[in-house]
Amino acid sequence: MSGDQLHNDSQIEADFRANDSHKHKDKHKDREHRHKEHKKDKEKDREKSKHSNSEHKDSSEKKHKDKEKTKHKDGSSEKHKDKHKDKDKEKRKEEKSSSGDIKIKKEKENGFSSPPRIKDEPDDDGFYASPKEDSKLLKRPREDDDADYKPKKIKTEDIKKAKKRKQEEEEDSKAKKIKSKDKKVPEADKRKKPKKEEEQKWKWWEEERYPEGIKWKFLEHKGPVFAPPYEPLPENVKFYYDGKVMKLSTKAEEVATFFAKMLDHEYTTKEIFRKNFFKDWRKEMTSEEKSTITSLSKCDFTHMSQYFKAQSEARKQMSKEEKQKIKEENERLLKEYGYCVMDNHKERIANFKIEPPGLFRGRGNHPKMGMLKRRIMPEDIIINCSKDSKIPAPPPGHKWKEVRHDNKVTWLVSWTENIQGSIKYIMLNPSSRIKGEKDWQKYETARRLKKCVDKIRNQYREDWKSKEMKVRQRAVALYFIDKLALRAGNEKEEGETADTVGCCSLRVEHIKLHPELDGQEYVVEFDFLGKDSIRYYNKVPVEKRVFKNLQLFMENKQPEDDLFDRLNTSILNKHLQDLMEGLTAKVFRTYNASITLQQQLKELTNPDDNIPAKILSYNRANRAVAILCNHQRAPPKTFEKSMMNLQSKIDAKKEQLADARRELKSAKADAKVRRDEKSKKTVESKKKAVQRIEEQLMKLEVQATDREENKQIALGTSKLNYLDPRISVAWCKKWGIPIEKIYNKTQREKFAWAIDMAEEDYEF
DNA sequence: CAATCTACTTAGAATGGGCGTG
DNA sequence: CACGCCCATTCTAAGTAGATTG
Repeated sequence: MSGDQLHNDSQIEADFRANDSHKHKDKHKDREHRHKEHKKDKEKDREKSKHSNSEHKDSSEKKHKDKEKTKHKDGSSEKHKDKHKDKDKEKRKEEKSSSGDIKIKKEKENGFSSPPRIKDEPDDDGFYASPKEDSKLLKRPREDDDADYKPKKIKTEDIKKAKKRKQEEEEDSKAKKIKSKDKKVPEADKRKKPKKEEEQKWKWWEEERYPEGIKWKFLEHKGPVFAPPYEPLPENVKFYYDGKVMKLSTKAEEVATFFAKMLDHEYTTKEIFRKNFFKDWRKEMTSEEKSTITSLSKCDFTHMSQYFKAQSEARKQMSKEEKQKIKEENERLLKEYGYCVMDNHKERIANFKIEPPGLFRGRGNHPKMGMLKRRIMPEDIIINCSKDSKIPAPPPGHKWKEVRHDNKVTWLVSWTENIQGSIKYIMLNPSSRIKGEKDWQKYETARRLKKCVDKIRNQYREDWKSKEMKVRQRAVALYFIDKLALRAGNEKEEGETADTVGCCSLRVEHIKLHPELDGQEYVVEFDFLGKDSIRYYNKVPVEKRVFKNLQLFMENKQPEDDLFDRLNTSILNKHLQDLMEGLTAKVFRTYNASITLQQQLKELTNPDDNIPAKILSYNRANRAVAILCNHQRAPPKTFEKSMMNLQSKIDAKKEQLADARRELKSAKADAKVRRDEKSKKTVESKKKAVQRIEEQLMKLEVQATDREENKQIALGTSKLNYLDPRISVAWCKKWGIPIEKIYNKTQREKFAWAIDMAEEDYEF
């Protein structure tokens, strides 16, 4: 069998190469002997320090901390405030000119800090509360309600006006104080588990923002949940080496199970994966095991694999009660560890579970795939929380690596991962204030770009003519980022990650120039692997100057040389910062995505369409963005089949329609002859039936179209990260589409701010 | 200025649970 | 009333960007 496996290896490799990434595959070989000799030593050093980390880390971390402290003392927060004010003024000016509306300024009452008191956020019940909670209807009463204990400045006027004002505020980076409106009486003290009461959701977007840099005032949480300990296999599950049963030590067995669990995954056939796995596995073996097990291909994990399959099968077959029990246990865990208290509010944590040990699964052609991701212990964990909070207790017999109190960051827990040596964090859910504010801000930055994008475009057109090479390269790169929504393209450490690129890191080999192609002039053909090793392939006609510049940049270069050799993301972003405050390369992606959605919605929505057809239009607009951003997915494994199923449903429906029409016809004929009430009624009901079936058919057909068009395109990423949700909300309001048709529960939670504040006339 | 470190957003795949259906 | 399918959720890798260091 070992021979077979090897054979398969090479075959699969070869297929892979032929299929999608052609030349990319060989890149590593080529690149290794690329003018990087000098780099190598450094890399080695880096490697060393990375792996011997802890002492180094400790000292540097301390330094870091000390610095923070002094910074804090020397009144840098004051500085922040001032800066903030300035920004504020500017913004207000901008707004005035753009929207002639009267501004009603709300003074802040008492700064941003409310007394230390927990308003309970809706937990379980609240979280799953019906969507009507989001609706505007509740709005006014809430505002009124809180009047008695929370000062607010809005006079009760018509809701619409209030809304308008809110929109202005939102643009104002410093929102004025409107206090949230809880129906109930405030609780006087901090409490772990606030009573559940009939509750409104906290509208953080109506509150004052913290000065830049400060992320919270109070933070308390229970720490992370660790991966369950390893449970050794039952005696009867065997591992075979070279055809003979072999009992493995617990540690070696655990790592072996990681591999066994992935046995039918393509990964385990890849040479790099196998090599890395075997190397790391051997580190976990006893010396006898090490001397016996010398070749991975002689290892037989199939019995183990079968065992795990049987286990997961058994899990599916479990009785309702057992499943219920597991569910309840999960809920308990979520309730206890899934929330924290940040500044008087209970907020959901995104990933409170520590990543369990396993084999590293990199994307694409990752040089580290198959390496062992080690088990994270409390001793690896840094806890971040308030000084005056109840500090989470480490598991019995353990201690934390460190507990710190840094309110300039948003994370609750961090640890250093052993594959890349990077830091992982536990942070809050997207529905939290801290994430939501940032998200909102992101779209506001993109909207500011909208105001000056013409100027910037003219500027880079000018720069194509610059005497300075650096400026020309910058201008061409920016043109690509703007026109094609490319990512910035930071440099990456060679050999540490898959070989992927973005705009600034494009190499000569990634583009082809065609002075003429298919009747178009000056066509650039892009072909490279981007983030997550997703292929970007596109043929784009460009302006002549761009084309000439590209020719110039490529002169006397090897295929593996950088296209923009005088440019990197840092240079580019510095330039962008000069053009507009807060502008970076990624803002263009956000801007172009959102503006495209808005345009497409305008273009594609047909007022006469029914709801499903309008939603198809929405999805098409969304799709245009996903295509722009190159958000792809592997066509679902069951795609063809599910398409066939749908088609047969459509056929059946068509037949049903034909039948119904026949029946209607005969009923009509019948009615003509008989001329009585009863037969007339029959005609009516048959008519209705036909109509109903027509509608159903139409719905199915729309669904089929949508699905077909979506085969390889992922809409989720753009919807979640690039499209200003207020555009979608406004569209829904304008056309009377229930928001639930566009956003699921999670998305509605994430975009609660937008759902609450956007009116149908919202303009991105 | 380059290398390194840190914090945060963005990303597709895997998983799991609920729901419609035959 | 099991079954398969589909979508939401979970998971964690892979980016961006800015700060820090040397």
